Amino acid sequence: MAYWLFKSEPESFSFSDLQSAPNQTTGWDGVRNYQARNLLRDTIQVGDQVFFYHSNAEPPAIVGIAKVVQAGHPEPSALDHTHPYYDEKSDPGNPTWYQVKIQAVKLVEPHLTLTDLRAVPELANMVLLKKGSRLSVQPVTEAEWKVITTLAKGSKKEKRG
DNA sequence: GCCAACGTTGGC
DNA sequence: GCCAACGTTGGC
Repeated sequence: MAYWLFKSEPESFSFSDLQSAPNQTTGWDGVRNYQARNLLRDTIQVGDQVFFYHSNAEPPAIVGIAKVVQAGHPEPSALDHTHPYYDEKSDPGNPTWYQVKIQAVKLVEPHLTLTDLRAVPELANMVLLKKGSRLSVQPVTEAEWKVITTLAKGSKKEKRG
């Protein structure tokens, strides 16, 4: 099992949008970057876990956890000429764009902001925190996953006490 | 709204 | 195949 971080602008699709979707599940469509596409198509597997990150948000933060419920398959939106994500250059017989399906697992409350994450020495090499990193589907190491989920539990405890 | 960093495009 | 120009991302 592997770990990932998916970025989304909350104005376009937020974690609460995922939670209110049928089965709390959605096809992760609209990815138009080849490096991210390759991960969606070739690498990400059912059962993998995903941090749901809000970019261009105030503040930018990890806001939830999701899991992969269907591995890579051709993205329907790219082949639907009525859809905003339609790509006329993609050949339906050999589609360019792929998606996976994810399902919400739980809210991360309070959110783990970018500032919170930068403050953690163990996360110094995280892809998200690298300067100029724009990849919208990115790998998370097991060590990073553990540190971050522990942070999430810790801050919950603090709030209670 | 600004702008640095990045990915893609297209002329040559 | 190089690289300048352009468009996009995304933090601030």
